[in-house]
Amino acid sequence: MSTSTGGRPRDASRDEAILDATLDLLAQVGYDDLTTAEVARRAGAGKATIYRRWPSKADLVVAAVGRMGGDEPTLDHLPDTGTLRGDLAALFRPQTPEEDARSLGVMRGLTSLLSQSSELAEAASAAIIGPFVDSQRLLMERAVTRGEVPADVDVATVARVTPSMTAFRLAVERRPIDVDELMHLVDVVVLPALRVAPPGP
Amino acid sequence: MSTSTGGRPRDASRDEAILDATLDLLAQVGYDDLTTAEVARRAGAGKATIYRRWPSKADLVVAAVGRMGGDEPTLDHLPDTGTLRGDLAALFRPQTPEEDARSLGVMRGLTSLLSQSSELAEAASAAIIGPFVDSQRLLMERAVTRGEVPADVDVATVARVTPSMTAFRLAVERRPIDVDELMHLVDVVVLPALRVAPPGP
Amino acid sequence: MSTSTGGRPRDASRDEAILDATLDLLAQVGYDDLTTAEVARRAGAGKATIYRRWPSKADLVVAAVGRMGGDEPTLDHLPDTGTLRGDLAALFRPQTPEEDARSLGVMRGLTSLLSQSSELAEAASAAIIGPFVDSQRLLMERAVTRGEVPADVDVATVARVTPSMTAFRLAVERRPIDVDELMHLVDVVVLPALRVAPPGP
Amino acid sequence: MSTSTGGRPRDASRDEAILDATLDLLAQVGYDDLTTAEVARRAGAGKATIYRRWPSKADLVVAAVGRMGGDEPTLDHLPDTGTLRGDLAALFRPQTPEEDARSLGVMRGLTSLLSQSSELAEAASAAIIGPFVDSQRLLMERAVTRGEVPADVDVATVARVTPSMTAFRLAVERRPIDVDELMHLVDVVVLPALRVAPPGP
DNA sequence: GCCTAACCGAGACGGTACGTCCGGTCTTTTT
DNA sequence: AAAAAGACCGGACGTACCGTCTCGGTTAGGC
Repeated sequence: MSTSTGGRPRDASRDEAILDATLDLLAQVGYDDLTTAEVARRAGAGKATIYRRWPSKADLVVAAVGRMGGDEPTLDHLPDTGTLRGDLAALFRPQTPEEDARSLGVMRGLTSLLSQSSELAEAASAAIIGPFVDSQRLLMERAVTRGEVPADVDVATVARVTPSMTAFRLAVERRPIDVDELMHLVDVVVLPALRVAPPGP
Repeated sequence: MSTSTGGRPRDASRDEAILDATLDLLAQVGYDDLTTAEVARRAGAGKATIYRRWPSKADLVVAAVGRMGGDEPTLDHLPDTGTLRGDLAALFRPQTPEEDARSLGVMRGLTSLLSQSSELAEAASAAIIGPFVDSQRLLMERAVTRGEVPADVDVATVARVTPSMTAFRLAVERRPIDVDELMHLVDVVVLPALRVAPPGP
Repeated sequence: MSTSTGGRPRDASRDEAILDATLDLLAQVGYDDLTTAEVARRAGAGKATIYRRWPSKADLVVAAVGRMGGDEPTLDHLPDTGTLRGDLAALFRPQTPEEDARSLGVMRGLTSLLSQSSELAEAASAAIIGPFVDSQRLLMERAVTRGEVPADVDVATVARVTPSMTAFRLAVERRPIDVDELMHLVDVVVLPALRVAPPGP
Repeated sequence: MSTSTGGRPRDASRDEAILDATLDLLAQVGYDDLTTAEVARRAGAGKATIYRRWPSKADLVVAAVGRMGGDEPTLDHLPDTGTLRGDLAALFRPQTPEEDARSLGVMRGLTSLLSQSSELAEAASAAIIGPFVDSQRLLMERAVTRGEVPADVDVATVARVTPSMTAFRLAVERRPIDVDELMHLVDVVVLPALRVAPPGP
């Protein structure tokens, strides 16, 4: 009934080692200069082991990036400062430096991968941008509950504004975006769109 | 003034043929699968002729894409409907279908070019996104002059919202964006950020 | 006496199946295109079962070929026609056609095995050529006993002439050699070297 | 009328460099351990340049070996000592040591190549063994002219005896053969087959 | 009659060479 | 001197195969 019984089972630890090596290398040299041979070397794996699992370099990188996504964000793990602006500022504050550096590097390295196919691109962007959008949406919905934001605002759309512009800046214009710029965007675009009065000067 | 004295002058018609072939191929197969050899074949040119004019494949594609951009936009060539919302709606209306199809294909094909270097990426995005941003900024500044928008709004920042999200959708998520979605964005984000009351339902 | 105490004993029938599969495959595709995986598949065996018995592909093939050799030749099993020439002619007459076809295929397939190492090459050639040389030497020594050949001739050297040329033709030039050619060699080289008068025309 | 006019012509000097590197490497490491990448490195060539000329590693090596053949041997370039035995002894004396070492190394390295196809094997053996056979045949025919050898002997067949056994020893048994052994073969097999009395002890 | 150790088929694993492809340069002949 | 044509170097890709290792399961013997 089962597809196959015998044979040595796949070693799940190889997946991990290979995807980790892929992410590290991607962040360091970018997609084009990432070679499967070097991934194999760093993972202590053979090229065949990689190609047995993923049919191409592009699929490998997508899988590696997809694993980055982490858990679904929940309000319990998000900042709670009392005001939406404060919450967003806390969200934008960089995490541990090394974690942040890798995210940025991966994002930068990812760019040229996106040209390969719609599916891959969608998967990749969902894994990276998705949680960022979701976090903002949760914070904004809580602000609605709190009465800080009117209930008739299309929160889902507004929650996409800063993630999109961040991704665009990083992936397309390739200039990093800092917290001050993000907060400027919040004050000039996001809060007005949500009918929240920005703070006085 | 010129350094060269004799010899056969460059044939300017080759530029056109080469750049046209580059754009067509880019829209068809994307940046990675675009080969200089195929560009040369389609243009009836030699590879050396290409590399004499542009130092690399990336520069060639940037030049081809840059040529698409057209002229610096001015108010004279932009719609004037009396309201900012009407102006933007007219701006978003697609051009001739074939022109539009090529734009989309090129945009999609462009993605992986952006990974090559910051300079090229900036040049490319400027050539494509720049005129779109400038057009919106001009329309918004006219709305300020008209008194439709308060003078203290950061128009330059707001003018980047829809172009960024369009580019992000196209280049990263690879889903085309239609006029209705753009107008929804205008109503939900852009106009509120500009303190313009959106139209009633 | 034996070192091991318990455990399941080796299944001797696996040797046979594996070596048979090896010979068949060798004759069909040659040494280079023979893969241990395919041998295992045909023998219904696992690769580990093969490598538990022979340390390498080369050893496997040598063992398979060595098994072909059959028993040490003795005068009892060799033809006795009364003259050396008649004895050699009988020796050269092909065996059953299918047996002969496999011998030829194996011989052809063996060639590149010989490049692996001196030891293996020597073992392989001994297993194949050895009995052929020994048979001729026995026949020639009997001819000496019979007084047909002078006692001072270096029979051991002369016995190597046709086997060497046969092997050379087959393995190096890769043209099969037929009985007529062999007998021509006997008449022109072997018998004169043994001071035996060749037959009249 | 011609197949093609334009384009950069093949650089004949690359053939030479590649084939030389191939021969050197073949003599040093043998056919199996010869890699096209290393040939390219030593020749200062790209792999594509090699594969543009020869469709596979086997063809490359055959071409390299074929070039070794050198010129058709003539009596003018062969030793003349007055007796056939002396001529053969002079022929067997090694050439310049380095030339000889390479010949031997190539011969050894060639073995496993011969399994690839009949054509290649024939070409290779002809290039290497052919001149050796021809030289002996010429010397033997001169001995016939001189009256040293009867005219009714099949010289062409006898001329193949020592080359075949040399090649067999080298390629199959992989033991080098020295001049003393060759002369023993001459005394025991070749001269008797030619009805020439061997020298007294 | 059960325990144990070595066997068995299946196939994943690390490593390494093959032959293909492409970017950017160089070399011909022709214009 | 610029053009078309295409050969050139370098190096990554994805495939194949060797010899090893790891599964689950079977098959003798020793207790």
